[in-house]
Amino acid sequence: MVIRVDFNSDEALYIQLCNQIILGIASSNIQEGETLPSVRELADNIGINMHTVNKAYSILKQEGFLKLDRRKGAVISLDLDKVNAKLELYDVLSVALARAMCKNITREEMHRAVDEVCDDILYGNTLQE
Amino acid sequence: MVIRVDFNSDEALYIQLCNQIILGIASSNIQEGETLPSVRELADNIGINMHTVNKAYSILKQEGFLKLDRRKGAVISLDLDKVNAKLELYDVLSVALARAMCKNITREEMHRAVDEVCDDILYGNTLQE
DNA sequence: ATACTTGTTATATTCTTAGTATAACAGCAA
DNA sequence: TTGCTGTTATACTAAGAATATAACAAGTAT
Repeated sequence: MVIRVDFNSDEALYIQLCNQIILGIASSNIQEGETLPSVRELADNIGINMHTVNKAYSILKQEGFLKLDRRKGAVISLDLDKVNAKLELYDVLSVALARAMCKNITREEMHRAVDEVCDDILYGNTLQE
Repeated sequence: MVIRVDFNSDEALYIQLCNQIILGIASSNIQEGETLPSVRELADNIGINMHTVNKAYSILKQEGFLKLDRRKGAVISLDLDKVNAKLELYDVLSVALARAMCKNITREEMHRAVDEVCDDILYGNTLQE
C-alpha cells in the first residue's frame, strides 16, 4: 500500500498517516490480516521520523483499526465498535453540515455528496488511484 | 446568542468559537444582518483573551460568514461560494465516511445520520437547546 | 548462540501554534 | 472629548509536533 505525505499541509504528519491508512482500509487497498510496513521502514520510505509513524500506529491501534505485534508488526484488525463510531460520525457531521447549510447546500446535495464520496472510496471515480 | 467554550477540550478555543457561531447561523439562532458581541465583550463573557475571539472572527470573515465593520462590529453576512464549500464538504466527508465504512456503518445509516444531524441543527431534537 | 528485526520506552532538542498580556492606533458615534 | 469599534504590534508562556539518539524486550532467522 502506497502512503504519501504532504509536507506543506497544515495537517500534522501523524494525522495524515492515520487518514491515509483508514482510507486504504475502507477502499480495500489493504485488508484485514495484512501488515503495514514497520515503523522504521515506513519512516525511511517517506523520509520522516520513526516516532511520527509510531504515533500514528498507536492511535490507529487505540481506535481499533489495527493491532501491534512485536513479531509481525502492525496488522490490520478491525474492532467494530459501531456505537462509538456513530457518535464520532455525528460529531464530525454536525460541524461539516452546518457549514454546508450556511452556504445554501441543499440536503439533496449532501446526500449526493455522501454517495459520491463512498463510491469514490470504493471504486475510485475521480482523482485517487 | 449564547456562546460557550469547553476548556478541557483538545480543540482550540478559536476553533470552538468558529464552530459554535457557524452552528448558530445554520440553526437561525443568529441571522444575516445581526451582530455578534464585540471581541472584547465576548472575551470578557467567556473569560478568555480578546485576541482569541479576534482570531475566530477573522477566520469567519475570511471564510465568508461575516463582515467586520469598525463601527457596527461583527455582522453576519453570508458569502455563498458553493463551489468552494462543496470541495471542503467532500474533503471532510472522505475521511469521516472512510472511518465509518471501516466500522461497518452502512450507507443507509450514513444517509440517516445526515438527515438526523440536519434536523437536529434546524429543529433541535436531541441535546442542544 | 549470534545477528537482526519487531514494537516500546526514555530523554532531549527544535519549531510551531495557541493563548495570554499590554499597548497603542484609526474610525466612528453620542 | 469620551467611549466604543476592529486592527496591529510586540512579548511572553505553555503545549504540541517532529526530530534525534539511545536503549530494551521479545521474537525470527542464520
